[in-house]
Parts: sequence; C-alpha cells; structure tokens
Amino acid sequence: MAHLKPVRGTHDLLPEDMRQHRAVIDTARKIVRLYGFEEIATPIFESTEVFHRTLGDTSDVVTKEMYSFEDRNGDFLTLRPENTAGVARCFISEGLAQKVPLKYFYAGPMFRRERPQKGRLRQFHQIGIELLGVASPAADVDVIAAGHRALRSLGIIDKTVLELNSLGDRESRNAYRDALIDYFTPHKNSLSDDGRARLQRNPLRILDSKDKADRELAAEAPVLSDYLNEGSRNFFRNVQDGLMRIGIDFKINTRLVRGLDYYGQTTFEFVTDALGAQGTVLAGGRYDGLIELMGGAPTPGVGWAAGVERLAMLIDKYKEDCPVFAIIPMGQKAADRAHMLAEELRDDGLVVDLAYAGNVSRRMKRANRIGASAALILGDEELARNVVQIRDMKTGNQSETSLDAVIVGLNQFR
RNA sequence: GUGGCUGUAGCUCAGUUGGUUAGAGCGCCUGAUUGUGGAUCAGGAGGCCGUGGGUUCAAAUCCCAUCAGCCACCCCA
Repeated sequence: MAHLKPVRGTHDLLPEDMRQHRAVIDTARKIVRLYGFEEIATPIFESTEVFHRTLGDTSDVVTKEMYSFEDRNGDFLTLRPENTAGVARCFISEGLAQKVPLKYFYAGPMFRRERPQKGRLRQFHQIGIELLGVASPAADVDVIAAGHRALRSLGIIDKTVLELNSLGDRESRNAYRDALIDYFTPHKNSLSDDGRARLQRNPLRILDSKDKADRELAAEAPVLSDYLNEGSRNFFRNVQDGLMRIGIDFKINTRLVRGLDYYGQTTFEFVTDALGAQGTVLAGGRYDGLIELMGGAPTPGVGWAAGVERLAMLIDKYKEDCPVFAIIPMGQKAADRAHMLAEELRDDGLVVDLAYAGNVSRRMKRANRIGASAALILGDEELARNVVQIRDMKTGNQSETSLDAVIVGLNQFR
C-alpha cells in the first residue's frame, strides 16, 4: 500500500477547500430558492440506458467518457456524467407529470472519464436547476436570471460573459443541419479529420472547431439564425427581450452549440477567461423533447448546471463569520469543570474548542491557530474562586468573569 | 484519446560538466517563558530525489518505460 494517492482525476476536499466548495453550493441554493427552486437528490448511478438514450449516441460524453459497469445480476449501470437525465428519469418514475410546473435544484458529484486538467476532474461536482413543464420563454428568462443572480451573489458576475444562442426547434435544426451538410460536403477534403467525422455525426459541431481550415470554411457556412422558423425566431426574440427587460446583458454567439443532444431552442453559457481552457462556468438550455424521448408525457424543460470546482476557484476566500471560543483548562478538577462549561456554551449555540493536552503555552498556541476570538482559561485556582479568565485573542486584554456569567461575558465577541 | 512541460522535506523551490554526508525559506516540534498565543532568539525532527529498469567505479543528475500533475487539443461544468 505504498504511495497511496487519490485515483487519477479525483481529489480530497480538506476543510479549506471544503469551505469554498460549500460557500458555492450554499449561496446557489439560497439564491435559486428565491426563484422557487427546491432541492432534490437523485442517485449517483442510473441504468446505463438513462444516459445512452438522452445524451446522444454521438456525444463524447456517451462514447468515451462514461464510467459504466455491469452489476452482479447483469444490469448495466453508469455513474452519472450529468444530472439532467437523472432528473428526467425521476420525473417519469415518480409520476410527477401531474405536478408541473416543477422547479428543482440539485448539488452533487458527477463522473466523466476525461484527461484531467485544472477545472476538469474525473469526479467533479455540479449544482444545477431544472424547470419542468413550462414551454414559455418566460421560463428561460427566469432560469437564466437565477443563474445570473447566483453568480452575482458569489461576486463573480463581472468575471463572466453570458453567451446566448438559439438552436431552434427540431424542424429548424433539421433544416439547418441539411444546409450544413450541403455546404460542407463539397469541401470535405479540406476539412480536418475531426471535421470530417463531425460532418457525419453532428455537423453543428464543425462550427466551434478550433482547427484553422475548419474555421475558415465555417466562416462562410450558412448561419443558423437564417434557418430558424417563425416560431423559433419569436421564441428567441422573447427570451432576449425578457433578459433585457430585467437588465441582464448577453452576447449572441451563433456558434454556441451544446454538446449534449437533448438541447434545442435556447442555449446559453456563462464563460470566463480566468480559468484557461475550461472557461465555461455555468451553462444550460432548453430540452423540450427529452422527457418524451425517455418515454414520458411530452414535457418541456429548461435548466442549467454549473461546475462547483470552477466556481470555487473564482470566488474570494470564504471567511467563517461565527466566532470560535477556546477553553483552556489547567488541572484535573478544572478539566472536568471545563467540559461542563463547554457543553453549557454549546447549549447556547457557541462554537467551542476544548484544549485536551499540553501546557498553557501550547494550548494558547492552538487557540490562536484555530482563530479563536477569545480563550477561556480555567485553572484550579480560578475554579476555587468560581471564576474564569476571558482573554480577548485580538487585543490580548484579559478579564475575570464569574463562572455563572460566562455567556454574558462572551456577548461582546458574538 | 493526442501532443508538450514538470515530478527533490508537509508547502514553495535550489541542487554546477554525473562525485562521496541532498540544501534553503515557510510550516512543524522543543526550549528561552514549570499558568498565557501572535514577535524574537536558540536548538530539533522530517527525504525509497514519483515508481521500475538500464548505463557507469559512481545517478537526484544520463537513457528507457511507467505513473501522476500542469498546459494545449479534444470535449465540457
């Protein structure tokens, strides 16, 4: 067992990391609650087909990034690479069609077998929201607004740009797809290997290729917005108007094509340039056909997901705001009494760290290290007089307080 | 999955054309201070030099493989 290291692409979240992590999740949960979203949790693994049928057989996530395994009874299971499919499955399983519209928030680990990089892990964490059962563009606007406000509340909205696009409805998308194939096929031999493969599988993806030749060709390619039918065009117009009405800036990016097949109509991404190649921080869109595709009643949906690790790298250092108190007993009798005192203070909701061992100097050091606001020094000598020393760790001022009135004495630190 | 860069103490990093006992700063521990933290001073602990093989009298140093991290691609949160 020498050289134990975490599995490639996974990592431990120590308290310092976890504070950042939790700040992201707690803030987002609180903000989306303002929009009526409530937290749910779906299982971390699902039947493989839940993802196969929904994400698209050609998407990278399905073709090469899934952690799949065979259960002992022969079932094929997969660690979830994202959570929208799981929520959709839950919607069907639990018969929730009766209860639309539904607004859900989730937070938890996701798994993709990619080559790790900063901001790209094999086990990572996402938060996200899904709004099910509302076909109106008002839902898109509300969902985007919730994401926007969450980023604002995290203090990073200025580091991001909202990019917006419409893929149109299925009819528009198919028409555009055909137009792209017609356009690229004569130039087939000028495309990169990758571009050629995309032409077969998903021509839309050629548009955001980074290959130089592909880009040059793509620059002249038909534009998606020209192929939107009237309904799709109006829908997109309404989303844009809605965003402008509530003061949310965005940039149209006609090349914004989501990687998962279930998206249609609105797609959006909050991107940052502060994270290198992994610039997408919160992204989503509309997926009206998904639940029907999975065998449920036709149900429209919009949502987004955000990467917790990526957000955690962008936010300011989160500071714990509740004060910590250290109790420093000296002597056996005092130690016993200190334990009681600690429990009394905890009854009152205070965070109390009890020094277990070492001389006073060591215990004071520890109190200092954990960032205690005050140290309560209780030796046998104090105990005999029924008092405790309260030392303000910031100023060094120390005063004596009756053991019966400690809580009053600590009020100044709360 | 492809290409490039990098792996030396808990952390950040030195380490000469291969040469004998591998260093520094920070952190940690002990003491100055047997009941008082931060500052200062003195001392101390801590290394399979990522791992495995090879070349050599001799490898942290050169070669090969492998693993991991980072960067770019791919893709995506």
